[in-house]
Amino acid sequence: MPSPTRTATPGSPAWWSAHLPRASEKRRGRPARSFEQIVAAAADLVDDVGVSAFSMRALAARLNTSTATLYRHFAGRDELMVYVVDRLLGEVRASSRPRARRTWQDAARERLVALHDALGEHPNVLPLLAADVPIGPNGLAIREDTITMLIAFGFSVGLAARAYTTLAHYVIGFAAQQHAPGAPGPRQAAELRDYYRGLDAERFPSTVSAADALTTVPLQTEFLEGLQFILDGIERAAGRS
Amino acid sequence: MPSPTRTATPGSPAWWSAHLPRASEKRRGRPARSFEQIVAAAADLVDDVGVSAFSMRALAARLNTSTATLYRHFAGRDELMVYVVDRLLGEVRASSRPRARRTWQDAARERLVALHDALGEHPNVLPLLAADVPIGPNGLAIREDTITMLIAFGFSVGLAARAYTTLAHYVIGFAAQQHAPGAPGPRQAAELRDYYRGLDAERFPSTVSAADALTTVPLQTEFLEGLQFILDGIERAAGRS
DNA sequence: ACCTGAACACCGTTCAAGT
DNA sequence: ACCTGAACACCGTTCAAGT
Repeated sequence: MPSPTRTATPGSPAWWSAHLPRASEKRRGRPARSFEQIVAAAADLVDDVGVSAFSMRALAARLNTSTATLYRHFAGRDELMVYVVDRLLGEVRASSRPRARRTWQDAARERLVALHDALGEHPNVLPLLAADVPIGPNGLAIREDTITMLIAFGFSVGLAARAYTTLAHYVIGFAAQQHAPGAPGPRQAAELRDYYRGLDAERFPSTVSAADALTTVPLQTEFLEGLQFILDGIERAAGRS
Repeated sequence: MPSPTRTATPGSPAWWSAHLPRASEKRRGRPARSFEQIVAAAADLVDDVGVSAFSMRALAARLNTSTATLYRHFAGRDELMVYVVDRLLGEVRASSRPRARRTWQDAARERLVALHDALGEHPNVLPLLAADVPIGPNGLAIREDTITMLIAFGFSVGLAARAYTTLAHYVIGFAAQQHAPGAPGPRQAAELRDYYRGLDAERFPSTVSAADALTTVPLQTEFLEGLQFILDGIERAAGRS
């Protein structure tokens, strides 16, 4: 009962095909509550201690149960992590209600900045998100909504799809890299700046002189600039077709 | 002797500050050979079995030694992985000798495509690369060379730094996401296409109709398109300043 | 001086045994 | 029917003991 298909790896298209009904439909009685409770507790635990320190034993302890009980609801740790990722994407959707915008760039920027911000709330989950194309129910919904928006602004289906893929790669890749070490606070930026400054000026002249520019641009600003580069590029591609 | 600073986390600026001499200078006698041999064997093992299946025990077995011997050369698994990443970046540098180009876009595109291609040769190392700004000797050299090139083409130091950061984020983030699941072959793309096609057309109309566009664009093409978006955006920013 | 077997304190996962 | 203690086969890391 825990898992209809034992063979498919959790998070893959084949796996989600078998699990979509389970995740989207309300499950009756106590099992459904357990399911959500466990995923919620797992998400909290990942937020608190990170992916590598997360353990089934620690999760069981938090829930005052045994690890064997967890395996009655989930095929294993990997499957549980897939649900943790989709839960995060569900939070992303809930936290941002995009309004109508005049231009596609404004509409796209609003959504992608909201996505980036929401991802930053759960830095410890980001490595999981970057490791696979998220195609759970909430990942699907975000993709669907954004592509629909682009088509409504006159994009061809093909360009809308390619634009979305590029933008999603950028946002997730950027967030995963920026929030990875732990705290992305200014302390780390200053540390990195001093490191660049202290390098051998003979071997690394450009890096030494660019030490400030490489480190003191606020993350949000850098993210917005890169995003604007991509939006402008897409605009150009849309104009040509 | 293994590690001058026990406190700094491997790969951080503080850690590299203490280890740069060690990594860049030729170390005398057998220890140097052991050091390189261990890193090379570790890189091979990660290539073969992936980051999560990599273990100090398996590495020791491959080298016909014991785990305790590994700890005489490295502070631990994390430190070893940092060297594996920098070794990959060393391979990237060795495999591409950029030639003189007429435009900055051509020069930048050549370098970043070469980086992307080289990263694709070691998909199992990519999760490690995405998790931290790579500031080891080879990461530094790649950053230095590219920023120097941009400055030579007339970029301000500031714009060169921001352009490099954005481009590096894009290439690494894209590669990490594309090569993550395992084999990125067309089989997986077809599986994902069928998954999108088979979704409920009422709830996901755009995704269903974009199923082909979302999955059948070759990875290399998609990468190049996104890269071009960013290059065009940077070009515009350069023109304005 | 250099190396290692064996230990310590953990993992993910499973299952016989309980209620 | 549901749950769990205890086990199995692993980890990363350390250290007393060997050569």
